[in-house]
Amino acid sequence: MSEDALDAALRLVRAQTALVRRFDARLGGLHGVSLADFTLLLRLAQAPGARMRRVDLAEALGLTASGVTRGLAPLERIGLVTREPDARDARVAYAALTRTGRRRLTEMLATARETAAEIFAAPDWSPADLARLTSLLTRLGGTGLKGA
Amino acid sequence: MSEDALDAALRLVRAQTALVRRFDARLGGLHGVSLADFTLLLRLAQAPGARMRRVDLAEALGLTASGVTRGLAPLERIGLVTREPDARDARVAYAALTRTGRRRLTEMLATARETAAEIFAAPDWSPADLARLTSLLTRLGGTGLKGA
DNA sequence: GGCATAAACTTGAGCAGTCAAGGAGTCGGC
DNA sequence: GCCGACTCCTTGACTGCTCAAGTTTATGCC
Repeated sequence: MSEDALDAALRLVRAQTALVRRFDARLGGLHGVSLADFTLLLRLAQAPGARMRRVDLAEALGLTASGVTRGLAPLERIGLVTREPDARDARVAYAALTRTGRRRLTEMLATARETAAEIFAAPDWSPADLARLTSLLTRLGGTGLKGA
Repeated sequence: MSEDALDAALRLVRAQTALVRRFDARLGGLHGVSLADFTLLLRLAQAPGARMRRVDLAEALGLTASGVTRGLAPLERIGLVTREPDARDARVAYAALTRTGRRRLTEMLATARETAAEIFAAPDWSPADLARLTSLLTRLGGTGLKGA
């Protein structure tokens, strides 16, 4: 029944806000970044050479190009990311992780993993539950950190 | 492994933004409201007497009190919701669905259900999948439209 | 070469939410 | 009956995104 589908969708939305709040609190408190900042850095780190075109970053994060510009700005200011031009195409400005960016990210990653582990902690969550959730979410078009 | 937990969390966040965009487009196009507006109205409709204290509404929606104030304002302006004082306690201002609000909501509800049905359509999604997803999300603290 | 079209990015305006502070009202202790 | 502490709600300042418009550069066609 479509009522159930709507219920699922609404629950998903609700679950997300709770989850984001939790990550933001942890990451903000310990490292001074938001979850959005963290995911951005993480994507960058996963790219070959730890650099990406802003357009591709937007696509990967599910943001608009302008969202990326705005999100990157403060990270550039605090030196976690730099802007690199493309030799071939003067239109593109790569965003690249700096050495400090990389270092800081590994610290954040530890925090993020802890937080995630707390959220999905036993006994409520078994590894099988987690796998099922991931697989269901993947069908929804979400691209996680392990690829499509 | 905590990497899997983080992956699940990130996928959930990503899935939500896609989902919200889809609902916003449909609801906005047909009824001029956002998904946030719609959920607000829906909660109201489910409350006894189709009215709630703003504080409780905030709690139910996972927002702050000020978020509710701001979200309610435009809905009051367009006459879907009214503000009602409490006879006993002058601090509380109920938000109540108007007659038009109720009528408009049933139209929106149809659209929302359709949209949800499309998102969770067969053959990708079986009713069992949907039930599993809902049950997993519920553990995450999300309160759906069918109660805790 | 020169021009139209398109791509990558930035910028201004606006919207939806947050937090922190404050106004107004209630309630328990005395 | 009054004071202090608490609750409900709103407001101002800010953040993080969106969309629409504009700039700059590349590319294909002739």
